[in-house]
Amino acid sequence: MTPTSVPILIAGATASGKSALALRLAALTDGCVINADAIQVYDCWSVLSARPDASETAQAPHHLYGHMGKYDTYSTGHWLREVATCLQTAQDAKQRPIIIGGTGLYFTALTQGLAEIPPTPDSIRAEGNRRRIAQGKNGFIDDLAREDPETLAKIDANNPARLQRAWEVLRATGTGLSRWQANTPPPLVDPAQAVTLHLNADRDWLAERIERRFDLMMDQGAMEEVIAYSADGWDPNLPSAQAIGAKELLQTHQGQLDLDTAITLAKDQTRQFAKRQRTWFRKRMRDWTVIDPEQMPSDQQLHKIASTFS
RNA sequence: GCCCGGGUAGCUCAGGGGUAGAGCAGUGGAUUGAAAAUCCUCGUGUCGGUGGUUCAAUUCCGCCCCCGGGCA
Repeated sequence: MTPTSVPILIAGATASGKSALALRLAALTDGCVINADAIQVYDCWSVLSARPDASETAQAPHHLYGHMGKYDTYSTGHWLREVATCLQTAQDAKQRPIIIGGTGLYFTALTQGLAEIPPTPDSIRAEGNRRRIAQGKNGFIDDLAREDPETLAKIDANNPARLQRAWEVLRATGTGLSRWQANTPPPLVDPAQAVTLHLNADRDWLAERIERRFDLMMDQGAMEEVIAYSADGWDPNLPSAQAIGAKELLQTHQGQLDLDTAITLAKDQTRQFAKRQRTWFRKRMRDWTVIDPEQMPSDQQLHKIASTFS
């Protein structure tokens, strides 16, 4: 493996300063930036997802940003397949791949592998949604207890999302989720053969940044973005509709919620999201090199970090 | 000045003679294809102050302070 092909992975909570770090590393290593954030893939969310803007994307090649439409359903598997292509593209162009984002599941899939399960057809997803709404958890539990107790025993029976996923896999493939997962292929990126960085921000420092950043988003037209997004309707089930703040700002636009409350709710949710991210990274990325965003490394230090394996 | 209603966890409030409990916030955690999703755990705080009644007061009574609302 040549040094330029050793990927750099940067995991960090929202608003921790990842993008700036990625750009510096890209400049230092002649790299390209690959997105590992589930919401930044959507073209409709430029402001609200804090996606790199034109001046930033001009500084280095960027991949997997804003390339999905409002109605597209994206997934971890989808992302992983796209990353494989990006890594190849980077290698061909002799660019250092810098994979950066806040979606813990994506990084885990990348570095620990993901079972190769066929995508869930839309019809089955729709049936799953209907079943969840009509019968709640029990609709799934009953079927799984009968047809796939092995998986049921392994998942959180309190969690409708987990139950629905297991149910859908069984319906779509005829094989239980746990069977598929037992057959997980090796990861696309071996973390021992990559530079793995964890941008770990202090809680209060980050909370303040989240606060300021959401105010900035409002100045930059977050409300207009939400209005444009919902012009042809609002479907809360769409993955693109999960962007934090979208629902609240839409309610304000519709006169159902005052603006201050909407902004406060969005900030609260962002902070809660950051907490979940912190938990994921803290627990699952123990071996990664921790960087404190309040004490960003110098270019010299970054250069050194980029040229070592973690 | 008088009358009424309040002052209990960071916030909103419930309760009630044997030192108290919910929601939200916060915390810790789970999470192999919707993951910015979804789910689980964790509740001691001068019960506004002060005097009294009582074996025992945050709970009852008096006075005082503060916040609403009303009448002057």
